Amino acid sequence: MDDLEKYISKRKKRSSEFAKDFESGYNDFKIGVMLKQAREKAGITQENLAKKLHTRKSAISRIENQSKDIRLSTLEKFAEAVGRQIKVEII
Amino acid sequence: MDDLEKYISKRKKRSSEFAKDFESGYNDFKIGVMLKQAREKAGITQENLAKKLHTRKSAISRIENQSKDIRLSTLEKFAEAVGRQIKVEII
DNA sequence: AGCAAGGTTAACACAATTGTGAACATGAGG
DNA sequence: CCTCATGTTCACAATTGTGTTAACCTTGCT
Repeated sequence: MDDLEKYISKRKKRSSEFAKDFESGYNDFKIGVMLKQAREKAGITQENLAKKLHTRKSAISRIENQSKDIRLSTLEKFAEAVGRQIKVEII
Repeated sequence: MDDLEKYISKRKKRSSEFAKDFESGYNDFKIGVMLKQAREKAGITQENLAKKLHTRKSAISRIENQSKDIRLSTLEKFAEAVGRQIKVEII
């Protein structure tokens, strides 16, 4: 939450699908993509997010890239740290 | 998926909020309530559900009552076994 | 070239969920 | 009363997510 403004503008320049939305039914390993996009949209680095969550950037990268399953609590903490919220439905 | 018909009718007689819906943002330990209601609405016993998921009825009861956290994969398997589907959004 | 920031991956330890079996409680029905 | 079906809770084993550290890669900047 420090030098995020310039980070957003930098990202916007070369990220074509930056305004994408994430409202969809996802499962398993696609969750990581949602979370990564949410983090990038918030303009937060993995390291800053890791500090907010009292963990390390490697854990963030693992969740975003190679995590096939995740706990609901982790999902919620991650979302909250990037200024979002999790919504779970049984449809 | 055997003697469920009579079970449904039995349930309907004394369950007042049987037609309740579950579309809401829930977190942590409220998930168990959603899952329990979804199972009862499907007219499936914990034991039958356990067989579908290759586990035991004690595990089902634990999830529905005293689970404060749960894996996304467990959530999805549970929902699918009661004929529903999980939808996760980042709002 | 060197350096720093951001990100990825691997290995290990730890903590938490989940599997499993047993015991117990309750209500329906014979 | 007894039995069966359903559900709850406990304890322990097993599986798996997460924390942590370290090494490596790329890109941008001086």
